[in-house]
Amino acid sequence: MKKTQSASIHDVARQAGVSTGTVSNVLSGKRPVAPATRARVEAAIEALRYQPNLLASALVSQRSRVLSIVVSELRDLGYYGYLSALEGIQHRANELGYSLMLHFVRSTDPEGIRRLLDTVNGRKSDGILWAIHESSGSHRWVDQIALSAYPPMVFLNMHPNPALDVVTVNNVGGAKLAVAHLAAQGAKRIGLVAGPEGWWESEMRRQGWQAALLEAGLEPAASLTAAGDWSAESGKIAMRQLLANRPELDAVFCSNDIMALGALHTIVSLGRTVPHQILLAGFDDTPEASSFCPALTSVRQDLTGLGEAAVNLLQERIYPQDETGSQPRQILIEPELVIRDSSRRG
Amino acid sequence: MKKTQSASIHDVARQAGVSTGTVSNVLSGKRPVAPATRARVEAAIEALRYQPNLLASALVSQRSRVLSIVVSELRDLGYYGYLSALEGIQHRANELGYSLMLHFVRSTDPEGIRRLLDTVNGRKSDGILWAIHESSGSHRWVDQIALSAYPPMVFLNMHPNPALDVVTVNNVGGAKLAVAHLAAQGAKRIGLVAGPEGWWESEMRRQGWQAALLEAGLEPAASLTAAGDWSAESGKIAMRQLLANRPELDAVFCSNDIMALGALHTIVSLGRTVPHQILLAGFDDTPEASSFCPALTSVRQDLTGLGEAAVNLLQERIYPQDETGSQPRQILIEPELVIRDSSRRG
DNA sequence: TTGTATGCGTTATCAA
DNA sequence: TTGATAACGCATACAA
Repeated sequence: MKKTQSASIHDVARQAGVSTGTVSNVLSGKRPVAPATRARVEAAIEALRYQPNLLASALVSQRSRVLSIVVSELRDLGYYGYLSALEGIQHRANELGYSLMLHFVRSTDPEGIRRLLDTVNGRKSDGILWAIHESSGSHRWVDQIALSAYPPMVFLNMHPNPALDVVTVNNVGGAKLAVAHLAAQGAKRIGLVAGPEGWWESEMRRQGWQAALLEAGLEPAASLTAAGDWSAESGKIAMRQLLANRPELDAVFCSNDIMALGALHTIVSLGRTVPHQILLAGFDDTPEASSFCPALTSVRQDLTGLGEAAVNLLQERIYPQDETGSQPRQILIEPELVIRDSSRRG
Repeated sequence: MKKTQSASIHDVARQAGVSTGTVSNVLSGKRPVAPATRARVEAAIEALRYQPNLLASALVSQRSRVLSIVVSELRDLGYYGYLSALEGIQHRANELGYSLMLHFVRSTDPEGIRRLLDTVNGRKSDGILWAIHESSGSHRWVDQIALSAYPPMVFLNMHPNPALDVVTVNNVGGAKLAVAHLAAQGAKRIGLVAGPEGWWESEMRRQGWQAALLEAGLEPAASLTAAGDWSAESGKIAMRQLLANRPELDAVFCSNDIMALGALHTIVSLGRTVPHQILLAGFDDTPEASSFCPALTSVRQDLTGLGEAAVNLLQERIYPQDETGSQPRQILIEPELVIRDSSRRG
């Protein structure tokens, strides 16, 4: 008594008058099949609209052809360009014949992580892409959980860790690029609208700001900085605070474009102008940056490339080619500066 | 000879000195188990860190506890608030114990769709959430493909179709709300920056604009409209065109916030001011809208709620409660207007 | 309350 | 080149 709707490999075999093994061979191409029988089998497949059950296939072959992407809140995707990374992941995964599962982390304590990893494991993903921003303690579990019990894992945009496979943007370098440019335009008091405290990306971009100031012979005073939470609203507030502390500010680097939008709002509403009185630069180079008033100078990161690189690395872990290549790898993506009106002295 | 790393139900059974059936009963709770044996089994599960293989479970139970989300390009997610819908989907799906798969459509011709549906089907998803914007021909396949051959399907944000399960925002109503508000502020020449031609959402918002104009006794002339492609850059261009055609414009409704940002850019760069000379309103109420200069009046849609409603409906299709409820349902989400400075006459 | 046996739809091993 | 047959890990009807 059959319960399933769709045709199984048995149905095809019966219809074609061959064994299931032969049908399997026709589909996989792993073993030779006589042209005549192949034709019969293909006709049967067509006639029955047969679609292999990938679950059963995965069960026996121990390969699900599924990759799991682990993210935290979805808002992250929208805000920080994880979406572009996802685009790269999707593209490359599709080329390699993988489907994608999406998993959401609620708590980053080891117990929560373990629960998540267990469900991912239960689904038998072939590999895991860890696409969660690193903030205080969020990645501490990697030292406490035996990763070997789970499928291969590649981490996106976290602090390079020699024990892990990591694909990351050079955030320090990117921020330095932007701030050095502001200094080169003649700015002497360059403020920083930082991201939230504890976030790795915030910290790196702050370091880039600091390094660029020092190299330009300027002092990275704490009063030149204010932190937001990546949102436009927080950018408004941070900028207000900055201008209250240091009214003589002549340039500001914002740790992302969205906060730069808020900062712009505050600057204008306080009667100042960009770029004539204050130069402005952001980070991310979102598609909208060129439509800000004025168009925003920003740091572009090739996140699509980052996503693709992550999948490539994962693929190498799933199907190791070579004993020598088995060392964890840290891949660094170099960002570039896109200069627009917001940082060009009239 | 075992190949798998992780413990199977057999290992647990052996360790606890019971049969696999009993272990299964402990986990599912479908049949009574003596407290003593239950304790032994649970100890064994704990000791072996046993995690059920959901693939095998799905294979035999014909239920994978997986929902598939079908989207087109990822950019869509970022632009049109699909991300918020995804948030709702994710939340509700998680509550119901589903994992999520993400599938990407490349071509919307029937053959491409069929290929996609076949892989979704091969993965044995329990249900499908069709989250692709409706544009010219993109949904034509629903009449040509037998949906009954696939798992239950719920469509997000498409034209209500009495034969399908659809969850949709009232786009006409939302646009009407915004434009009626502009008219109530005294605007007499209200322009429209429309979305790309052929898109259902563009068309609905245009209809809302038109209806509101007529109700206000104004004429919805074609020269009052220009179309963009949802991007900020296209908003800039459309606005330029609009002001060239009709320099006397005193208000503009943009079909999304991103284009409104571009429109704002053009208006300001041409030396006009918002709201004093031109009133402006958008659609989507993105988080950034309140940080535009000036803050943007916009139409808010409860997309999270939309996502949750979609999952609820899907769940009902997967586990039908009642014969009577089996008619296709069209759920309409009502948007609301958020009034900010861009539409308030000083 | 528990154990045994069968099947879910594949792939893979071994003979033929 | 092909056909039986045995897993894969689990759920369930049936027997005990």
